[in-house]
Amino acid sequence: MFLKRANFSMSIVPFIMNANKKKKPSELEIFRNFLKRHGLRYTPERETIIREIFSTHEHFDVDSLYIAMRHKGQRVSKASIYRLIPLLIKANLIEEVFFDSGQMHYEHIYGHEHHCHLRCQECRRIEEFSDERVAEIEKELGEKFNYKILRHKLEVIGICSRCQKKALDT
Amino acid sequence: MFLKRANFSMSIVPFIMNANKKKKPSELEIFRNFLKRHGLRYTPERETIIREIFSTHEHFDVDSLYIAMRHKGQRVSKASIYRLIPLLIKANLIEEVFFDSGQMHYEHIYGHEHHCHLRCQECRRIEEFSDERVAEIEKELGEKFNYKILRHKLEVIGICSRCQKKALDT
DNA sequence: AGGCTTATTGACATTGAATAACAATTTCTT
DNA sequence: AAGAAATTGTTATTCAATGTCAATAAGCCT
Repeated sequence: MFLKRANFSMSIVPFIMNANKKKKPSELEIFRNFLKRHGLRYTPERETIIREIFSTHEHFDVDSLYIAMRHKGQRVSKASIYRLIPLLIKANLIEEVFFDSGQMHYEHIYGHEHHCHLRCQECRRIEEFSDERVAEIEKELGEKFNYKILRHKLEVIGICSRCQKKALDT
Repeated sequence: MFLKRANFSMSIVPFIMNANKKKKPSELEIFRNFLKRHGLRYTPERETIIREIFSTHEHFDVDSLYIAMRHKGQRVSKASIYRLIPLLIKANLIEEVFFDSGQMHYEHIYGHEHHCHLRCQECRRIEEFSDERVAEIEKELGEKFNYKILRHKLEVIGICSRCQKKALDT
């Protein structure tokens, strides 16, 4: 019984779903579209930066992104990165995640489930998590205060197990 | 029955509670104590700044606090404010609440239930709320990732009803 | 109370992220 | 292919936040 159902869902259902869904467009396609809608231009510099950002699913800040690109021999000016970021945010491809050590940190969100961050105050390690309760809270807040909710940021700050142990040693 | 209970809880219980509880110390008392424990000094400048911060239950940033104090004829240098803030944070009297428009914003937390913020992206209006589900999430996270949880920040961002209406007019 | 140690202050200088200005270049439309 | 306008990198600028330092003052000790 269970096997049959599992079998069914693993073979027929995806087929049906695919029949109704278009292929998911890439970040670059999304962004080209965004640029066109806003009368902006697609340039090699922008493409290079976007490819770098989306080559991993890591948090980044402008400076480390710039350094990483230089190490790979890809030369774009920092100004171009700074100028691109607000566009990527407007296009819903990245978002600010937190401000730490004097600079804003971002991550890409397109194609990833929204998640929140648990951060270690000592070593700055980051764990990602998601919890459907936050979405509930969001929804209730929107109704209560008459807001159109756009997004949320939940940061939980603590001390990771390693740093707790370290603290004991000293 | 219900009336009697209500009556009881409104007369005897607070009396008992008061008998076991000391008067809640003021922010200044807390801070003096903190300074003493750390071999630091209590100065008129620090007192002035703290009085200003705790005179209202408002969010603040260094610049507007400085301006407000100057308008009242209280002259302390900005440097002293910047130097005081980390101490107030360590003493658990204030905390960072969000980074916006290029500067960090703080609020005082001593004597206030922890709460989170719903912010309007357009007019920067802020609503405060609290929800016990966040505490639950926190607790579960600590257990799951083996973190000692210190605090959390939940920011919900949206468009308030006024700004939604404004958007329709244009 | 007075003296001594050392934290604190304010003024000024510095850092560093983020933004602005601008001339040269490139994209994209017609 | 040409022209309008956006984009680029360079350079300069802004501004929050921090560091430096000499003068001052808090707080401890006798």
